Amino acid sequence: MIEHHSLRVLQESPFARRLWSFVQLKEEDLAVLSDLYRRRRAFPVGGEIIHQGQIDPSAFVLISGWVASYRVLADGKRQIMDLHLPGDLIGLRSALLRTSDCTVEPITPIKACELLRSDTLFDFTRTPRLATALLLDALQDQALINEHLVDLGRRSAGVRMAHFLLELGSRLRRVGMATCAGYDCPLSQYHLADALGLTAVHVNRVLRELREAGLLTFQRSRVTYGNYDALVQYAGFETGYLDQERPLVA
Amino acid sequence: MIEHHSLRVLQESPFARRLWSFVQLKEEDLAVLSDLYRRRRAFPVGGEIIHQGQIDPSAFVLISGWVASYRVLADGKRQIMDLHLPGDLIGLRSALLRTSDCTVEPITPIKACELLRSDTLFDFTRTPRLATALLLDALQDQALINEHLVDLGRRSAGVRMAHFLLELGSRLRRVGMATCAGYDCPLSQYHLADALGLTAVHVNRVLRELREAGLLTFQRSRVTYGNYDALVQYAGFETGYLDQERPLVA
DNA sequence: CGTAGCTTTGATGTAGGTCAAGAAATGTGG
DNA sequence: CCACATTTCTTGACCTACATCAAAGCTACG
Repeated sequence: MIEHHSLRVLQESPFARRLWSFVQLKEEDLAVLSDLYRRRRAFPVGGEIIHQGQIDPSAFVLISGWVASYRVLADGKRQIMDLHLPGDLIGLRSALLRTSDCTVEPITPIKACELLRSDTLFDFTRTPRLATALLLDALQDQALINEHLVDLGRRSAGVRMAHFLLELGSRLRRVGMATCAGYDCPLSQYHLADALGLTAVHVNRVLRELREAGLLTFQRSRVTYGNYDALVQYAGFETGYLDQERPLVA
Repeated sequence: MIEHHSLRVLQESPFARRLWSFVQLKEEDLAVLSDLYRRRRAFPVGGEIIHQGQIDPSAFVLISGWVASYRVLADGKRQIMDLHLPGDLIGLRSALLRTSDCTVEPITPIKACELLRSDTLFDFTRTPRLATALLLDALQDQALINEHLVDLGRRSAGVRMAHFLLELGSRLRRVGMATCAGYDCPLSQYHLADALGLTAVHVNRVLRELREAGLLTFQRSRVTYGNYDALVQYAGFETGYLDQERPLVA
């Protein structure tokens, strides 16, 4: 009975699958994960899930839709730190460190399950395997942010854009939301600008250049690769940091 | 006996103290930490501790000296992801994910203790409190990198520099290497440039401007605050993300 | 079917990059 | 303690990638 239960979580939850890929979870761990899914919530576009500065925010596992977490500066400028896709764990840092350094907001209508501090998941001494898996998940998140850092620090606008869209494509493919031809992308050019440290105007020009170079088209909320190999080459894109083949800990 | 042992670790190791601040560690945890310090190594400037792309690198706890971890791009450009100061855990991601996405290199001669995969510290099911502490440490690291991301994406060169040097000062003060007057800083202007996504030439100009504005002096490997309050104001510097007051998990 | 948010484009401005060259520091061997 | 080499710093002249400002055409949705 319990075993059947567990299998279903792995089938239905990309989040559980990801943790599983890090650590060989046991029945009881899967049961804990499975429990989480009973507290689902829906959020519309325009609201906020977590607010910058909020004390003791919840964490969430994103079930469907796209989410952005961003920081707003004193002068009104905005920097998108990260985009979250289905299966992603959102706000673990804010939840455990008990205050949020950024705002988290749906880009599309979303469904997510809320993780409360009282959840067994966070009772780490009782769920050491889950704690380990969360650690590894957080570390892989770091790899993503690191890549973003390199984007902002040392890549030109064109390369930055190409790299960013390729990375998004890879992440989406992992959860079955993209094919090798392209993917649907609800981001506005303002979103891209705020993620890439550019201006919306410049984003537009860069996208045109990529299109005219036959590398990639972003129109009508759809990203279509022109010449994938050339694009990868142009962007200097390496997938290594996205795939985790051989987790270390047992 | 063991208790005496444990207390010594807390006294002598800023790393142990940090983990302790996250999670109420027990005797056995401290013993594990204490054990680590038996395998110390020294590294000179000019070598590499971990190499970009390396498989199965070790992690390290930095005992003394400064370390930079950076990424080198195909065109030779360099982006420093993070600086590591005494007490910092280095390369946890690389070690657990089993491949390094960046090079780690001493800026000054350093001493560090190497953490091997076989160390009890990494046997997370046996040391759940340490696993939790490591998770929290990793999450706080994320906060730092996030701040760096905002620097690169949305702050002007001047503000970026001010913010970065203030942050360094705070981190150094935590381990007793800075006062409210300033601190010794072995970074060259090339280092600053590669950390901040700028050119060494421009770094020089920015430093001059900060000096002429009476905000801060960086000369002869020494950072001296001019007007600390004005500097904090100019940089929009908030210390929140650095201090962890009330850890969540028991 | 109007209005608010996106996208596109042009003209112009500027922060920061590039190139170059001399001055300080710093280190090294004698 | 000094000559010499090497790295680092500093400054000037000039350039370019991206920002800013402005305005017109889309899209979509109430």
